[in-house]
Amino acid sequence: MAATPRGAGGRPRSAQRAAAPLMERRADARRNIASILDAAVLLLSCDADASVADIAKAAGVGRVTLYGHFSTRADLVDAVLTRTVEQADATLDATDTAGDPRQALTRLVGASWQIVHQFRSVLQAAQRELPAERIRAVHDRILRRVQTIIDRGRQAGVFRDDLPEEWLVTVVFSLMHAAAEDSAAGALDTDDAARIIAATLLAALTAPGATVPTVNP
Amino acid sequence: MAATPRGAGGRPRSAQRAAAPLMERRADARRNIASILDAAVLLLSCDADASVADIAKAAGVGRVTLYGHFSTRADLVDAVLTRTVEQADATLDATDTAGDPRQALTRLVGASWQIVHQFRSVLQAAQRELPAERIRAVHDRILRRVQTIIDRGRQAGVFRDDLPEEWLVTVVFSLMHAAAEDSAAGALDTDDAARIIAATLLAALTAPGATVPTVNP
DNA sequence: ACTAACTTGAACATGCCTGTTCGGGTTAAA
DNA sequence: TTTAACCCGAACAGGCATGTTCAAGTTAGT
Repeated sequence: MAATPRGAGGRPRSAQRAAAPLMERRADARRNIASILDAAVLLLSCDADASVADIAKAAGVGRVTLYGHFSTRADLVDAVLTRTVEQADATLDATDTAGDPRQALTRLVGASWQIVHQFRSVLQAAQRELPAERIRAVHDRILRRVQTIIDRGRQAGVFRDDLPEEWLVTVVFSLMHAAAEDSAAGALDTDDAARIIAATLLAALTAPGATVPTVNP
Repeated sequence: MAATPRGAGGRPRSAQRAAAPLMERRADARRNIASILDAAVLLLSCDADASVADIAKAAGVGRVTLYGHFSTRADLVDAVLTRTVEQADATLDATDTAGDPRQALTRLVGASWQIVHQFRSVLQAAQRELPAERIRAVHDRILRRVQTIIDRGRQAGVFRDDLPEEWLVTVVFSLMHAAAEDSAAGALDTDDAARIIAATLLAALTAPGATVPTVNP
């Protein structure tokens, strides 16, 4: 279902699509998809259960058209999530994760913070409407990134080895999201958040008996 | 509205209630309220958006009766939240929070863990259906408990002083909830969770330059 | 026995959201 | 100009949840 978008009239189209010149025939479609996704991100960022009708209206597009591209609400949310995560992943690709694991983590937090903070509510919507396993799968690459750094830190002896690695990863994500909530509620200075998160995480990841490092901006 | 429960027939009753013997006239009502609350906790613990109808059925009570006591769904959720928090508060009252702040925190985490773990989903439901300010108000006493310990720790020089206190409190709650989620998802050993949370928190609350303490069971 | 307090299932009114269908546009390639 | 591919608003169908109302019990005090 998700893979067979159809026009409002209900004509089939995937088969004929093979011809080369047709690929450019209607670039509008892709433009529409883009605006829908944009609008969806925008609305879902404010209200995790904005209706499909609202999203269509905000996208300046008919509800029917929307359903033409995303045959179900879950499809739409999934697409939004995927795009968001992909963007995030691209941003994170530009972040240097080599060198001292502590500094690498600090840099990663700095880069991630903006994203998490911005798309907090989208993630929330996805979490509520998509199967948990799907969320996991989409997050996999980002998750692995954190895991790698933690791993390196453990082997280098600068991160603690006495707790399950999975848990440490959870701690990283959990604090980011908590900060995002607090920031949205006005209880935490948004501009200072990255520093605060990093400082907390570095301490949390330090092994008992070791000395907590200071953060460098 | 919330303060004027009425029978299904719609007869007024609050005024006549003043007479002494009438207080015991119908203890069923209170028994019913109790079963409703019990059932609500039970269902909401599994599914944060169980319907009122489901809850009534699980309580072995007519839907109308339920609406007689809680005139709206929000009312019910609020009552459930209040009762849960009150129970939690009572449990926490029995916990010794004197002495070394680090040990006090460890004990508090141990006592809280069971509660958070058990009522995770209830909290989630409340968070979604009640105004944020109300949640704050209800949580106030528990929150203050944590805050007090952190405060004492800071003054004693064993907890960090370089981050906002509000944030440190957030960290405590955030890690508890994250652990509850992980535990529910099977990614974290429930019996070991309290220790892991405490170990993480102690490290996170340690000041840069200081040495991370080891946990004692 | 009488009655007030309380309970009940059935049924109704509303409202909101999802997903579909219809009939009629628009645009650009052929 | 024809036509395929796409777009639109309006309107319908169905579901599910919240509250309300009704007419008929039940139970415990008096």
